[in-house]
Amino acid sequence: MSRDPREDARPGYELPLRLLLAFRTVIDELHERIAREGHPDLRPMHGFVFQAIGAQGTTAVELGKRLGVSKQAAGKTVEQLERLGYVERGSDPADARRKVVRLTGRGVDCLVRSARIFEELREEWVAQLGGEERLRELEDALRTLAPGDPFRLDTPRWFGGP
Amino acid sequence: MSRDPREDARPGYELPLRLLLAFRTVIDELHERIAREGHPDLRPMHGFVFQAIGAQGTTAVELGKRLGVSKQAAGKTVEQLERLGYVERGSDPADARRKVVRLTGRGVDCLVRSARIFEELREEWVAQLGGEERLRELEDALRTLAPGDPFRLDTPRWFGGP
DNA sequence: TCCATATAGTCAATGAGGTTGTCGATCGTG
DNA sequence: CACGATCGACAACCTCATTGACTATATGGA
Repeated sequence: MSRDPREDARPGYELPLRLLLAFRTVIDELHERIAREGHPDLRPMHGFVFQAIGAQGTTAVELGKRLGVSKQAAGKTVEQLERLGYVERGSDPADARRKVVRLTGRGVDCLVRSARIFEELREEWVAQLGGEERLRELEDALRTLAPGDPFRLDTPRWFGGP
Repeated sequence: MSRDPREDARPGYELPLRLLLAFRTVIDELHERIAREGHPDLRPMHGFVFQAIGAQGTTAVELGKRLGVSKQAAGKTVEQLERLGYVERGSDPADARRKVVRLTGRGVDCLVRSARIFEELREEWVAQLGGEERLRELEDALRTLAPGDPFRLDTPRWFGGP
């Protein structure tokens, strides 16, 4: 028989692996649901790109800075999302060099659905953990361990590495 | 003035972003330390590969299955790690088709150091959270949200996507 | 025993996604 | 007005994955 789990020594790698597994589980669940709602070709990365574009649109250079990639890479990503119908490019009357990238109706629909699904998922986490208070404690603990702004949009580049 | 934080509505996307940020913070810290101890060319992905190879060694096909990539991709990764001196390939006397991949002394050294650094980091998390009990609660909450085996080794492929 | 089939590893071609370098067009400031 | 900075685009290249084809070896059933 094993001892009381509260007495077990827990390996140091458990927490980071659990963090990643929980993140993967959440994101997979999000994309499963959003695929069922009419957006089947979205990748985990695209959510970050949509957030980086924002409601008012942006340019390739600015998008590259937010995502932590070169302007050329950002331009290619925009091109791909344009082919998928999620963004469109227009010219800026105030500056003929700039080409503003904006979300299309389909892109906005995707953002709206993502936000709603995240709220639904949050309610499910509250139920699983046994109360809103538990989820807040979890969030507080994570804030303590990693206090920065959670909106780091340079994540896609981070894992693969150069 | 903002209200008491415990009364604020928290958006549903906060938890997943915090999970990812905490994971990144931990892994970045691990690699910063292990780089200082003589392993500067390791990428976040390589830790997963070492774990997938294991102490007894494995083959390219088996490694590919564990990592969730093709055998060709696994073979190329092995080739790269062989160039860096972390693994070596030998033949299997019982099966002339198989070429067994094993960790070198340098590879084992890397695993040992990783394990020690993870233990050091865990002590620091305990101190930051204000007690072993808090960290156990955090781990328990994460187990509740994502109950599976945390040793999912197919992560490198997960984010980038096909 | 011998042959069919399955498996291990390698080579080649391709694609996605990133990089740097370069260039012309345009803006802003001195 | 001219010069430097900025934006977007094109090209060449790198890394890391993919699939397909091929050889060598193992294995199991007629």
